Amino acid sequence: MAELKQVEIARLAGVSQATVSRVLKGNPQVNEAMRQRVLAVVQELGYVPDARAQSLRSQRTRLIGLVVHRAAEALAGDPFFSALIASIIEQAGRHDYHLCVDTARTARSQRAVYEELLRTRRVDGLILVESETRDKRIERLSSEGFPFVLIGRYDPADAVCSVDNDNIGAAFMVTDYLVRTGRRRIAYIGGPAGLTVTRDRLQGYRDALESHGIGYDPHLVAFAGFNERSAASAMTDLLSQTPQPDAVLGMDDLIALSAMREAKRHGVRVPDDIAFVGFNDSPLCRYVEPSLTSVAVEIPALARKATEMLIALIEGHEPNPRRQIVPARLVKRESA
Amino acid sequence: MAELKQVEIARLAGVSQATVSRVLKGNPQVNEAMRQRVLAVVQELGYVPDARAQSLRSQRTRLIGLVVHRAAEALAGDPFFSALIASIIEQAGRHDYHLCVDTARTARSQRAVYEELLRTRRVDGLILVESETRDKRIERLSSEGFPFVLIGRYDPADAVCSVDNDNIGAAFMVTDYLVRTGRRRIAYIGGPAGLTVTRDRLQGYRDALESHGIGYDPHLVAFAGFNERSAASAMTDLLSQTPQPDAVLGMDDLIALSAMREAKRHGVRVPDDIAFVGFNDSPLCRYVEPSLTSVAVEIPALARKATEMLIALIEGHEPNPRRQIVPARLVKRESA
DNA sequence: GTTATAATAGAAATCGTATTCCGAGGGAGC
DNA sequence: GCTCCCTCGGAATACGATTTCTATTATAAC
Repeated sequence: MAELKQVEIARLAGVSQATVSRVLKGNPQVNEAMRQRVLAVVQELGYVPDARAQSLRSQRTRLIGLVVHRAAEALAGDPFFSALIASIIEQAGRHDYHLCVDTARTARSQRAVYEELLRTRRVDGLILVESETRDKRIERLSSEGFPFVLIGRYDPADAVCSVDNDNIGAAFMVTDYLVRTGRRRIAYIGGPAGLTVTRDRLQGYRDALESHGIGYDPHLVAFAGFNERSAASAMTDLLSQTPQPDAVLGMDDLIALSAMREAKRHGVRVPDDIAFVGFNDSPLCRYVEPSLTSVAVEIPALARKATEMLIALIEGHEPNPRRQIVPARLVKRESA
Repeated sequence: MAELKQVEIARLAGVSQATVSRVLKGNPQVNEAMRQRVLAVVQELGYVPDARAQSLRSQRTRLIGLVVHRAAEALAGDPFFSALIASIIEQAGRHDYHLCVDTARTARSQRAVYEELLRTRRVDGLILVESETRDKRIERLSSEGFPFVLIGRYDPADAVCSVDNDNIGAAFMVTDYLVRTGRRRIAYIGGPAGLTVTRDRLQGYRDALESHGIGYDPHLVAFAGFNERSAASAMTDLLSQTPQPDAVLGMDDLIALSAMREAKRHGVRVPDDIAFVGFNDSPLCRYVEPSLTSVAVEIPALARKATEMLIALIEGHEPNPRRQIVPARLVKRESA
């Protein structure tokens, strides 16, 4: 057990170390009898090559990086990331890649984390999430030629490899649904205003209103941070308006739920007085009362495509197409 | 940018590569003037050492492994793991370690994953969760002398390094609380029966009943898998008993919530007819109605201690003590 | 002035695997 | 029987940083 490297295997099998390596890498330039002999010894001793040495030699760590821009507390409540992480892991595993997750809350630590992962070559590529309109990370990574895939959107569309939900389309669909079910004063509570996803869903919302000839009222739009209080206080503000909104579209389930809970505290009946809709169709939606109507984003599909694309990039194949859209669907429940 | 290795830095600074390395590693055996000269070049070019080469040379990857025994779907709904993962990442980052997360659902894939992480030396150590009574992983890792820390419990207590909530104590406390608030037929719905945590909480529950002279009724105890349905159907069974239970202690929030929802479907009033209590105090608890009373487990503290302990082990310091207990506290809400 | 001692920097070996380059050997073709 | 070609396996090297060993110089002590 002590010494278990290729050269030991080679010694025991009576061949050179190079041959052991060739056998293990499936190099065809090796005689069948010899291959068997080597494999027998490998099996017997349960030898597995050292990943650290492989990394140095091949210049590949077989590690994919994912950086989440949240503090631990904020991550805990958000089912989106757990699902995303798990799906990426599963998919990466199929190609013998592993996932390295990091968190970075502040802008400074973000820079540091990306810098480190990139420069130290600790990971072979990155999956980016929560993109902003002018995203420094993206410009940086692009100019360095580092392999990465964005889950989200970036202009121009073909500048980077990306996978995205159809955010504009989904927000359009759900807003359209609200209008068709009789709602007229529909509010939108987004996440942080800089995020592309906040803007895209706002866009779909506006487009849908326009398509029905409903004027866009900026007083019905608010932005919340990733904490419960800000969505709740946005809801309080909305309730103080006259007339009150009759529907609220939250940028994600947590925002919608916080808003809905706040509304109920104010004695609002859901969905009679106000309808609520969220995004992500998290398990949460089914536990609350009334259960929350939500736009189901296909997180596993998103993760799968992003991972596939990234691995292709890492291994030198140009992905085609460079941008993929995953459709979303509305899951109707009691709240709208 | 093309060539950015120590030897380049050395050339530009007019020193040997060894000196560059010494400067970067903070080796005191180097003249101040030379140190400055090297640092200037390093700064100027933004050189950072290659983690792959460091890994091979130092036999350390500075990577910690965590394997979650869940499928993606099951992970998504469970706030425990997101919180745990995020907290481990934060703590590891303070020591310049990163986290590599893997999932493995089946026993076979579990074996394969651990085998791979261990044998390939891809990670320097492991954090284990969801331990079972006779856990093969633990025996294996122990006998190989591989650094690992268990979040959970294993007999005998000093056999392995571990961090744990006071599960027995917490279950005792909450059961005691239920009895004191007038409940007499208290049910317990555990997770998978093989898990230590399922058993420990059951133990605390039994101890508390006994301390009040209440007989232990096996019909009031059920075990659920990590999916909503099994907890719900366990609840249905409990409701068919006469007399019905007047309180339910769920082994985690998801189990408690699924059971509570099922009970409400059957027209049970909560907490008047039946009280519900969960474990983990996840964000979920505050969104449901009635809000769920839950035992708050200090996940960040758990993660912090486990990570500290593991890094100590990796770096050759024997942690003392080898077992740490993190207290839990009851968060009272509407459901009990 | 000479030797002992410390301080410092360079040369070289090392970590474990992948791969390039060569030489040896065998078979085919004439 | 000879040449040519092809196959196969071994030796050597590269990957990029760390560390041991060694050589040089400066300094101190006498």
